[in-house]
Amino acid sequence: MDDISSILKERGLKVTPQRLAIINMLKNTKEHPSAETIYKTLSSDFPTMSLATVYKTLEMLKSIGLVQELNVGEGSFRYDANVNSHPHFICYGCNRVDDLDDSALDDLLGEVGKHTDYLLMDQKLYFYGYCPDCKKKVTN
Amino acid sequence: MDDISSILKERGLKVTPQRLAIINMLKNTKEHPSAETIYKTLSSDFPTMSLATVYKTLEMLKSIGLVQELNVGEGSFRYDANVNSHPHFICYGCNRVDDLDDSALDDLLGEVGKHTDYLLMDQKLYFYGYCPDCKKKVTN
DNA sequence: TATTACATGATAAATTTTATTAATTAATAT
DNA sequence: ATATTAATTAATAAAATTTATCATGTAATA
Repeated sequence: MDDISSILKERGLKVTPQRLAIINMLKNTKEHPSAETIYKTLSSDFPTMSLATVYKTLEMLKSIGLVQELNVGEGSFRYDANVNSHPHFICYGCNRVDDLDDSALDDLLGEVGKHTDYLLMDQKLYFYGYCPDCKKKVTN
Repeated sequence: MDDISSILKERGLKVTPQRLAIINMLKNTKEHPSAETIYKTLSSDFPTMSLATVYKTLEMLKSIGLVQELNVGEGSFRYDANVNSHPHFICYGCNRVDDLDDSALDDLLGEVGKHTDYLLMDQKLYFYGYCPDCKKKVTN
């Protein structure tokens, strides 16, 4: 029994192939796919799976803290199995969404919290521009 | 002739009462309203105005850099006539969206840019938690 | 004031997400 | 293994937000 199965069972949630497929896909990609992308990708293995199941599973995974939802300014949400608060980069050229690791941003919440009267609990940081590949095309 | 009228005219865009009302509303509020909120608020002065006009005007204002679009994780966008890159705060309690002024975040783009191979051009920073009002209720 | 091109308003359509419900399936006990 | 039951799925409809269409209206210019 793997990790995800036990987490679901602990909470009285059923372990279904659809659920495992969705969370495993998210864990094995760095592409931050949308519900639609997840649906299309898994439809080869699960040809009868409904898009509603994808949404319901994502909602469930979100509520138990196994995935986070990203909003990069498109018409739809993207999903990330890395639930740590880490910055994302969105490329104007190819629209890819990458993780952006920069330790300078690690304790931003604490730093900002010192100067404000708000109770800060979470942060979402999005950076926009051109990825290394697209940068070449732009600067040429 | 005010500032906005001249900007529109310079670009060959017509100056209409609807357009002025929308941009003026955005300039005079700190509430970061959605298209729907703008529509409802202005419908007392412009009872025949269409929601499509609001969307089209916002799209136009965005394209000429007079407003920026915010994505705080709701189902709809919010709009801000302050186009400087400044962080926003979203309250889990009352869902209000405030500006969060913190000079520590001013040159984040430059700082992060030093450590990466991406060409960074813009940033959107969202902080979540409880506003001073809601904080009282939560901590009691 | 007339002309013309652009903007508006009304509506339909598209897109994304959520709700509904009967049928199916995982988990548990037998 | 099998039956039971409660949750999940799949299909579909519905809701919500945004975009497109097009006839009418209006701002800008002559």
